[in-house]
Amino acid sequence: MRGIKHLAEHLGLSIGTVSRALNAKPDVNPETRKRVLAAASALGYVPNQSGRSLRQGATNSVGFMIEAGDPSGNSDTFFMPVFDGVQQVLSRHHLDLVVLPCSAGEDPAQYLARTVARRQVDALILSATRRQDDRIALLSKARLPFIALGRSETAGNYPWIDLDFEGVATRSVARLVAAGHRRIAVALPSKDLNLGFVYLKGYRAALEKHDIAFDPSLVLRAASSEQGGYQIGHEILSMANPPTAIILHYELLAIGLYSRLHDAGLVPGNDLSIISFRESPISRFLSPRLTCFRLSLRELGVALGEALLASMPKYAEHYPQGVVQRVWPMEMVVGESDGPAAAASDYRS
Amino acid sequence: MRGIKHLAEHLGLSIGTVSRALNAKPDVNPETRKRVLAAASALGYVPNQSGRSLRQGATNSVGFMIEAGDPSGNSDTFFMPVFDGVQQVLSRHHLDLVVLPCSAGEDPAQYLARTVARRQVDALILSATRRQDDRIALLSKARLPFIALGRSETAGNYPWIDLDFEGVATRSVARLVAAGHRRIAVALPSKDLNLGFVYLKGYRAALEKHDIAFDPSLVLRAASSEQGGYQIGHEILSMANPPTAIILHYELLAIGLYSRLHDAGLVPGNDLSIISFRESPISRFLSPRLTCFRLSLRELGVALGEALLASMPKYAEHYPQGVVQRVWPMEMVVGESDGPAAAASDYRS
DNA sequence: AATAGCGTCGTAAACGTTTACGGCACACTG
DNA sequence: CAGTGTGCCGTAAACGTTTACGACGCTATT
Repeated sequence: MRGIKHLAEHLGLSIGTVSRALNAKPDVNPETRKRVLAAASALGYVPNQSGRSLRQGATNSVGFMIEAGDPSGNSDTFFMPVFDGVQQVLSRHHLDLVVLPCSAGEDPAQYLARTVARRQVDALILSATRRQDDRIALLSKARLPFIALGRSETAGNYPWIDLDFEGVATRSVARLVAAGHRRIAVALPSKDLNLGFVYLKGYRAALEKHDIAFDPSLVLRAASSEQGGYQIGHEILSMANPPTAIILHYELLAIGLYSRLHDAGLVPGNDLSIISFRESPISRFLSPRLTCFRLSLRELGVALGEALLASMPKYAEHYPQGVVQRVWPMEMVVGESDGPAAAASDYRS
Repeated sequence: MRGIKHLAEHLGLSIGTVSRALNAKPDVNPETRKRVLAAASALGYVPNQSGRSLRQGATNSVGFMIEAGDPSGNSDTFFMPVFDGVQQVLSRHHLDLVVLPCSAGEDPAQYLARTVARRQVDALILSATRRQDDRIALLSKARLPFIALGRSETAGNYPWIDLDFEGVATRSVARLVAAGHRRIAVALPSKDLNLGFVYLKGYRAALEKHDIAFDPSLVLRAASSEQGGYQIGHEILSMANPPTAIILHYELLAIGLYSRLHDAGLVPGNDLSIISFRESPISRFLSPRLTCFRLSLRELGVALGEALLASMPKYAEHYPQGVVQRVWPMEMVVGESDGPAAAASDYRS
């Protein structure tokens, strides 16, 4: 309601001076600045966002795009701590974080194009990166700073931070091989997600290293959900020559898989070894406890925020990191969901 | 980059006419309107949001405030489908949904005050409603339309939609009593949440109806998380006179509780009966399957959206529902996590 | 003493829209 | 033919800011 004009009249100053005082610009007496700040907080004045955005050509806010039907399955407790970390960084520069939820029905690229054209945000964080992701070209063309959570094969020198799915797969397989497993399956998400591609890459590299032939029938595709995990369990149980172990890219898969095994009277870690991404409250309370990988989502958020700022001309000076392209390391958490291969040899019905 | 001015020059029209054409106002030839729309989509023109907001005094967007450390435990598994429903309704009127995540560290009321003062959104949806919630007074005073997901005891005639936690508790208890249970515990979240208060109310009403004395030692408080559920299990196992059944307000509690029972060699539904809110992918894959309550989150989102529009003067004509204050019904889903009381009599260690 | 410099402040334009208002040409009425 | 209405369009103000620029008074310099 009350704008800067009202505040200026109240103080007997011009709006120009008031504006400079509020924005900590030079050319204003420290004494009057104090007065202005005092009056502003007394009258509860807060600058109108539309006004400043229009004038400055910047909204002072960054968007975090998420998808209702996120095919990577990242939904539950994943994003919240990430938001928190991002926000902490952004608040250092009086930037706001707004989350932009793309409906399951809408095309992500189109949704993004709208918000870009409207100039709703100064920068963007992308998630659920596709192997070929139109959004990257879109943002590059629009010269809008952004960072992708998850790299992509789309060309261009853009910043990204990607969880080390390759390393996770490699280390999972290595651990299983060390326990005597030779037939190790892998669960992958929908084909266009880059995550799955990288995960498979790590899986194959590890097999090769240990002189195990790649068997395409051990690559299982399923929805990134409990249902998908159940389905995978079903598939394994019906195989003529089933694997003795499996690696999963998402903890909810483990829930479904545990459930299917339980229905069959089988025990994870004994009849079928399971190593999964990611440690979560759920993984800790599964029994047997899930062997999985840990990362700090909040720290990931902080890194995302800082890398994003580094790519924004206005703030880059404080973040001299250039174009961040970083693989995020993860720590293995050993549970009881994997065990020696010997135990698994005779579970076939 | 290119504004309406550029578009107008390109067409040889004035910006006034172009604006009217784009906004489907009268006083413009249908023929020229066609030309304008064609040129707009050809040049990829999209109105600058800041410009329109400033002029119209409206942002054409509504905010959905969520909390990183939502004490009710609702994470984005819960919210995503709700967002989707809300968005579907809003899109009918060219309104956008932006999610405003409040950091765990920040005071929700203060966070809200900022976004309100800045006029970032035209209306708001509140979640994690407290029993006494300052945000309601704040929004009422600012005359900003809003709706609360979860009612509150704060005075005022504001719209809300609240899940029927009272009915859930009552029906849970009734079912357990019918199965012979007399010592029924209840798990509650942190004290300031209205949810817990309502849940307790339903619990006590049901006890009274069935002539069971209220035992304060059966009211268990815990964090709304797996950890909290585990803690509850621990507490129950150490009680001198433990309950034979418990009702939970959140499915993650069940995960922790299952885990603790399992550690003790006990079986949910046999040694301890459990009825919980809410059906989710997780509840379906717990074994034994969780007896819980179902609701359509997407429909809830639609209802929230429509009720919010009804309280916005600009759109109220299409939604003649007045101030919506509605208890959202839920359907019981019978699993195997509850059973007859007889089985539970002798599990004490 | 004239000039230059500095600190402080006011003035006014600009950002991209929307919209009230007036103007013009034309058709229709009497 | 004068007058009235109607359909279409342009003009310009307004929304709330920020910021380049100039103005003013004072001090220090030459």
